[in-house]
Amino acid sequence: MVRATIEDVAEAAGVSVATVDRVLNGRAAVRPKTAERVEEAVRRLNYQPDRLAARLARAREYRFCFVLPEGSNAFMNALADTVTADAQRMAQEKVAIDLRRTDVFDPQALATTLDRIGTVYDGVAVVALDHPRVREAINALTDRGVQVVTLVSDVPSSRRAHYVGIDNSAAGRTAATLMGRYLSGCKGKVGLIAGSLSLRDHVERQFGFEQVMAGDFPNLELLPVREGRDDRHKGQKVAAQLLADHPDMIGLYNVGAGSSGIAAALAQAGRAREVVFIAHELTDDTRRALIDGAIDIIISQDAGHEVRSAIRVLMSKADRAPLVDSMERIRIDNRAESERVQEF
Amino acid sequence: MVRATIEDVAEAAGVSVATVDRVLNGRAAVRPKTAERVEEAVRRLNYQPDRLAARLARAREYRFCFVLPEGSNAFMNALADTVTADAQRMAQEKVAIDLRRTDVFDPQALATTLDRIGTVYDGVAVVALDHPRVREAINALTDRGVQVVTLVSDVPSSRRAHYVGIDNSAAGRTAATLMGRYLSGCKGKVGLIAGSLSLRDHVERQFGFEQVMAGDFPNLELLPVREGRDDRHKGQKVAAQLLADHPDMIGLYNVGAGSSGIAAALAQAGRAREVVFIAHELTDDTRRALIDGAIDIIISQDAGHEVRSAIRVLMSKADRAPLVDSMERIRIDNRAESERVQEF
DNA sequence: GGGGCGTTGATAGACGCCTATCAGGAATTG
DNA sequence: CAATTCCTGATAGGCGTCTATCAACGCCCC
Repeated sequence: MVRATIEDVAEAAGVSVATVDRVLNGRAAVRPKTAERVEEAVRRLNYQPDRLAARLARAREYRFCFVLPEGSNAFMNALADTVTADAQRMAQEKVAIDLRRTDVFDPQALATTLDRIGTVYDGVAVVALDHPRVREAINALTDRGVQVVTLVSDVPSSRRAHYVGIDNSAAGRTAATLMGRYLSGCKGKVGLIAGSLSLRDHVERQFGFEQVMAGDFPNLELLPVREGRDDRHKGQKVAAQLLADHPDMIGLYNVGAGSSGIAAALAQAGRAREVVFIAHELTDDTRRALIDGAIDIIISQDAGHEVRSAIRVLMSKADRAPLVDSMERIRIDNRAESERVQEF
Repeated sequence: MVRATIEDVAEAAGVSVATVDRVLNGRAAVRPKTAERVEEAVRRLNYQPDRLAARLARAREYRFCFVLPEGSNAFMNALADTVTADAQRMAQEKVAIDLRRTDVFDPQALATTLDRIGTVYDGVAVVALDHPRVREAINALTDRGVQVVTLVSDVPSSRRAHYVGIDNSAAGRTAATLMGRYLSGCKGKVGLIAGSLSLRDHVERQFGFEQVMAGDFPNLELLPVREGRDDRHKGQKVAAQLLADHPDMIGLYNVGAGSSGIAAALAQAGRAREVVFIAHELTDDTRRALIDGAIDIIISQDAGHEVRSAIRVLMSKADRAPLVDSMERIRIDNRAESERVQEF
């Protein structure tokens, strides 16, 4: 069985191809009765426009923009690198991708960046802050017909078209389970460091972590969260303070970035081996700390998969084509310390 | 900068498009000197044929075949389901995918199936046994110009074009690390069950597991492997025997399938909570066992990702196009017991 | 110098869809 | 009923490539 073409549909509906095209692409007014006939034929023949031919015919380029946090966050830099690489690859398929970087912790700056993006783009992927001003900017873009995809960290209350990233509360729960099992039989305190509490991914991880810790591991006392601002130096300070305050701390979960600073603090205090440290995102720094034994487990997400998924989603949305959900689910990628041999 | 077309190349080389086409697609004899001029122009303009247009023009269908183990192995059934689903999706892009199932543990049967496939297919993806007869069949296919991709379990000594699947020794090492950490401070025996020792993935997992266990966890004594044939009933028997033989067994790693039978044996012996059980592949059965607490960790791979990766690889190979390695790396997907909430 | 071969050019048609234009018929308005 | 406006059909041309065919040219050989 060969697939139906637009001409088959026209014939089946008893209209011309021009009319079918008008109905399908909303190009001009068509009498409701005629439109209905066309749609019926489309359904009956299970017609789906050939996306390859469509993209060939539409001379137009897709224009997408990725908005990522600036700064030294290694994972974000990896994301940015992937965006650049994929931009090059996709350029050959008529997809132009720009990359902008902005201050993460400043909702105003992020919102302004989004506001300024205007309507030159067909779609925007953004690592967003969950803040009213940002939400509003996302909604404004959506209203202007720009597809918005949240990346890594979601803004669920906005009208973004899709979220591309891992299930962060699941990640938090995993962290807690592993922490609990690594420390089974021990009694002591577990520290928690987050980058910022207006980053949704951090909040969700924290939530999942606390949920399981409280429910399953009463032997471990969870300390209140401290903010590390996703920064290596700040993280080191916060961790050092935490270690000084709690000589009986035996576990530490860093929900955000800046883990290498924390690892340094652990080493400096001579407690790297003693404290089970679970961190996020596999980067050169964290990998080194994993091999050295300062980090025990890294819970990671694949930047490449995420960027490509975001691009696929944006393209589907721009084409108004349905997307295959199972294809766009981003998996959590855990690393324990044995995996030092695995290249990445 | 717009990308170069075949006409640009023709002009640059001072020849006609027909000649460029002849050079590019080896359609007819071209004088070496002319061919060189064309190739030079191609290089200079960085010309790459538009794959969309090419596929549109080439009326031909790609024909691929997936050869999977038959039987009740839930993961293999999930793979088969994904193949069927993706076959439907890809049919709309001129890719026809057939699915054949054959006895896994019989290298002769598998080899015969491969032999019979003939040249109707452009590519074959196979969950293969690492056996001389199978290797030979893979090489024969390759020699006939059929691209062969090994799926899930590799045959490294063959001339297959690519392997799609996780790094199984890394998976084994992860299993060992988690086992060791879950049992830190304990002394006792750890059992090991494999499906078959001619399945490369099982062997590699076992290897990685033993490597780390021996090196890092001298407190745990590793028992010799037993074969479970990837079958629930056989697995249950083997596990029951193992439990009976070793009352001091505190850990169990099942390298292959049939984990639900093993979980049942653990439950029946009343030692489900006591023995740390690490299994592979997230399926309905193993998920239930994870929730019940019989299984402590599931190390998994995403069947959907693997099938789609295999299809992409086969298409690239058929087009003689380069493939993006990082895109085709399959990640290990671990699940600890806390993740019961996460849908999959 | 006619026949054959090897090489190249020119060009038409297809793949399936999009875009645009023009003309004619239908429906609506005053 | 005439003048609009609204719908619809027909069709041409294009997107970049592939496939196929035919003609033309140079060259070599007998």
